[in-house]
Amino acid sequence: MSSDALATAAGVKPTQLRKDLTYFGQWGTRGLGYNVEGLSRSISEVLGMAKLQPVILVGAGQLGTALLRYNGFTKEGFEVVAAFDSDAERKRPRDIRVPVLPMTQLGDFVRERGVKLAILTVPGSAAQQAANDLIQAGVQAILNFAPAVLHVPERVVVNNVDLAIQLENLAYFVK
Amino acid sequence: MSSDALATAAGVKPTQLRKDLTYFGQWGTRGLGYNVEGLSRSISEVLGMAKLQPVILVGAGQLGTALLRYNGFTKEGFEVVAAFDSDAERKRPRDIRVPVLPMTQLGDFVRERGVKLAILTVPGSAAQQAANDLIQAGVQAILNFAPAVLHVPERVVVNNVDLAIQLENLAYFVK
DNA sequence: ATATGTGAATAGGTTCACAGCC
DNA sequence: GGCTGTGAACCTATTCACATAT
Repeated sequence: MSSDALATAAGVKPTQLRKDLTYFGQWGTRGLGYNVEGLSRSISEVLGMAKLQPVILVGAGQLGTALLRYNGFTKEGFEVVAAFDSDAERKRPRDIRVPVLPMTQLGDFVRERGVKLAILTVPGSAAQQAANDLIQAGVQAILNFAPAVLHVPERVVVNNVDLAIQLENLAYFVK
Repeated sequence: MSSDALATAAGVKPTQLRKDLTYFGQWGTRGLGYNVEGLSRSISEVLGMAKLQPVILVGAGQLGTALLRYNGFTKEGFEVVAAFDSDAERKRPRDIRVPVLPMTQLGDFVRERGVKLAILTVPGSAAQQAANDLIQAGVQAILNFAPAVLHVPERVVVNNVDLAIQLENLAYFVK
């Protein structure tokens, strides 16, 4: 398949796609294009997704439980292995399979299972403290849904997903 | 308050904050800093958030209903006024106040209420069709949670929030 | 003939350094 | 003296143009 076809599918320009791919190697054949199967496998490896990544979720409130139900992650090589909440006993929908544990168990769990990724869905006011706990335990990357700026050491990576900001961004463009 | 203090709170550098603000005007006082209240109001106006924006949600599945419960939007000047689903009658948690209507009513609703913003939480396979319906009805901006590349006319703005991609992004950085 | 890989050109965004105002 | 506003310098990312490989 040509970079042109792949780019159309991905919603980018062909040159962009080629340039990006070459940062990690040469996976195409000149005059022919890319072998989709091989390319797909190579990308998975580069992205560190070859093996199933265990993920924990902190903050099993509205948004948190919604994400626990959502299984779009599994398909992409992630498995939410446990959730943590300051009120682990609160009644929650029974169709949630992931165990909800008290925050006190977070440290041991992360260390024992070697968890490196965490999803943070606590209220903004609790976010920094929760992040500290996660980092202390050894988590290396946080997907933060809380509306708060997290201050973390250099080695820890944070990705912010603020839904309100996303809407504000759009609101600016509508007339 | 100084740009330095504001920048620390926002997690950016002071010069960045000042440069960004001046794209829309001069809101500070040299030697003094910014008036927080006035600045806040000005930004709201520039972003088009001065008045409550009605928003609709399309796709009341797991993620969709979770977002309906989430009220982080209201606080930022948005109100989800209705949800639409191909199966509007399906049983849903009763604590959801927003009416869930059938897709057939989407066009009329959008036109009557003058809705400009939509949140799209349908499965990837249904996303393009749903987007077409929205645009047809007059929606100008879409916050897309579906894992799909939407093809839309120039005048329509799309913001993609792909949770799996966010995690992949982080996975690349953990070792 | 066709499509990749890539140096060069261009565009876009961030940081610096300091003039201007309080 | 203190802090904003901003042109210039710098850095990063995208696009172009074409040499290179099948």
